[in-house]
Amino acid sequence: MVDGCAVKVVDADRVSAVRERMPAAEDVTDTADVFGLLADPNRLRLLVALLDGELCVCDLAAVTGQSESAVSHALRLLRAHRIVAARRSGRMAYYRLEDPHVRMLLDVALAHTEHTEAIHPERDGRS
Amino acid sequence: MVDGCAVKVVDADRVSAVRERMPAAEDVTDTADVFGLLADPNRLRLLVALLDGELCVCDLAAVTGQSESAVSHALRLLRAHRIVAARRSGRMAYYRLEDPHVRMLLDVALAHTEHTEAIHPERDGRS
DNA sequence: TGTACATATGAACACCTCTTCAGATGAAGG
DNA sequence: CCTTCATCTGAAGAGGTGTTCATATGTACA
Repeated sequence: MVDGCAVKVVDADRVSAVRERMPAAEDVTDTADVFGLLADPNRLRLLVALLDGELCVCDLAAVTGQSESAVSHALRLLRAHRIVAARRSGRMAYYRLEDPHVRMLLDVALAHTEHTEAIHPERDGRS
Repeated sequence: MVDGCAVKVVDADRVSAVRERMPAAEDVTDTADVFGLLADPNRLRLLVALLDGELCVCDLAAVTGQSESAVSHALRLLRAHRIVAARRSGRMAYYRLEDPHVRMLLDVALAHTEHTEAIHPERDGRS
């Protein structure tokens, strides 16, 4: 709860209040990591495809239009973070969305996809 | 609604069903972009700091422990995507969280920060 | 056992991202 | 005006990320 820097501060009260509410550094980076896993269109498509239930690798590749190698690499990453889990049956591997937290984020994000979304910064973001 | 590839498909019905539900390519990339903006710890800290109300650049730098230049660059990006908006008063610039959609994502993410979170892939993600 | 097939992996490469440094802009105040 | 200060910007470099290609693993089935 010590300070650390605070060279020039305008509203010192707000600053220390916000500092209080700020999650621990580790929590912030973990959350950023999760967002990072959702930040790739191909990975995002994989997860959206898994919202309704498990699918095998080749079907995931077909649905998302990626090479099976790319899908495998992506799933490996997601699996390493326990966002996705695999069930094996013979030579097939069926993947499912395992992390309810991520499912919730996807639901929120997709719900807004239909209505709003999309601001492509043409030049700048001034009013 | 045409096909396109589908070299090897196991469960053709599921595949086409999932294809139906899959959002348009543009929507997917837009959503991925939003997640990408939340995927950087420093940007995430900025946004979390702004959850409670507006702050000026130097206070944001103090709260999040970044250089003012880094903060300015980050805010520029967020501003370009209308996630954040600026109010100017003299030489100061006060930023606020403008996108309710992003606010919702942050709320969901932070709510889970306190309880669960964090899987650091030591080696792999197998069971 | 040997071939076919589904998936997994490693290495390498092109691309993007974030930070820093130096300097520009533009308002306030003497 | 000239300086100071808050913020903004551009260029450049280090590091990270995602794809592909080639190959490995391991299951099934003849």
